[in-house]
Amino acid sequence: MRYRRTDVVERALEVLDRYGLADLTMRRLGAELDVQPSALYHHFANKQTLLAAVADEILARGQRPLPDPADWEQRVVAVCVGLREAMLAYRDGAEVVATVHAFGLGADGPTADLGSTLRAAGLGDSLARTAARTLLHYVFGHVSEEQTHLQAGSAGAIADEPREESDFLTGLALVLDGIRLRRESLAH
Amino acid sequence: MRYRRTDVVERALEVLDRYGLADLTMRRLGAELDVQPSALYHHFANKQTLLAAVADEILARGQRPLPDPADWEQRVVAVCVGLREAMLAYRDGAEVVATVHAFGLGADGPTADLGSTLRAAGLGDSLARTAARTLLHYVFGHVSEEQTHLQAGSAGAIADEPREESDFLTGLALVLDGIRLRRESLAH
DNA sequence: ACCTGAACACCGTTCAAGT
DNA sequence: ACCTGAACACCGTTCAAGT
Repeated sequence: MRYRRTDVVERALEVLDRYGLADLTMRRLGAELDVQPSALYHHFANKQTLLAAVADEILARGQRPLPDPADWEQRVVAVCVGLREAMLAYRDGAEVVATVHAFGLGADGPTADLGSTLRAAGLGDSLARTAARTLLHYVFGHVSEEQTHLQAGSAGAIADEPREESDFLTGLALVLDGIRLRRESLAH
Repeated sequence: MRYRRTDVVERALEVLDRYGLADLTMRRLGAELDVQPSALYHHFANKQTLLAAVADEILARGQRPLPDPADWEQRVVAVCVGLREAMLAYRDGAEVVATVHAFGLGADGPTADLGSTLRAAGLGDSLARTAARTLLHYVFGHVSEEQTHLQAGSAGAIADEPREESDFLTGLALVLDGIRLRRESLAH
């Protein structure tokens, strides 16, 4: 069989979701595609690049149209909630996206969304950037932890998801309150 | 030579700081101590446990006495700034501490400090926990990113540290503002 | 363009046996 | 108590060669 870049990413997503990030190896993925591991290097320069493509695909698949920009706070919440749900949709999704982001590769859609929303809210370039990064760090950190514990509790994990979501929203509201306060003191 | 647990941690810290987390392998550490890799398993059940001990040691060495608890906000800032400095003191320190924390092993001193400070500020158990976790996620996320870029710029990295610190404090102030607002609305 | 086959230089971990 | 030596079951990546 002969594959294209997107076929490899598709299969990588399946391996990730079924066996987890630790088992998403070049050799394992090659075996899954009935191909030598070295064949993957025709499609990706290295594993990091493959992982970046996987992260981008996780976010792309979780994409949902943003609501009307009536309220900048609602918009920020929508972006963060959407980001959380996209990452939760795949096993170890948060770790993959966070790692790739930390490495500086791809997956800059959310950063751009948050940044432009905050600038549109009148936050000033430097503060908007800092606020966007603060929000992202919170989201990545919270969801990574959440997902780790979710998987530790394995099977009956659907039960306590509401508690985790309200926890997520509480922390998010904390950061958002801080941003609003700064915004008001700027506009006053 | 015969070593004790603390000797191994000490040497692991040196290897970490000189060669980075990627090169802190059981085999490499064994070689550094002139010992078979298998000998390390007499001191630690596995690599995770060793890494947890390393993380704890990084935090312990960065420990500085907290200022008088006159102001709960100043106390929170002191804990977070201290945490940042402790992690920055070792190459890849933030990644080590964050990883160990995500895994649920050791390094719960900061969580406890923040939690008790926030409860003492009158925040209520559940909100105090959420706020402490939010702060920690921010600190880990920011410092990890900061340290990655610091090391990417390698040599002349001392130059732009002030900018990074003020950036860190700005984001921290954002979260802190959110916490203060919630606290005031509770006490009102 | 996409893949094979073989190799290089590594990993973490286990376990019987030694002192 | 602490370590050796050997093994098991893996890694990511490179590269000449094939179709």
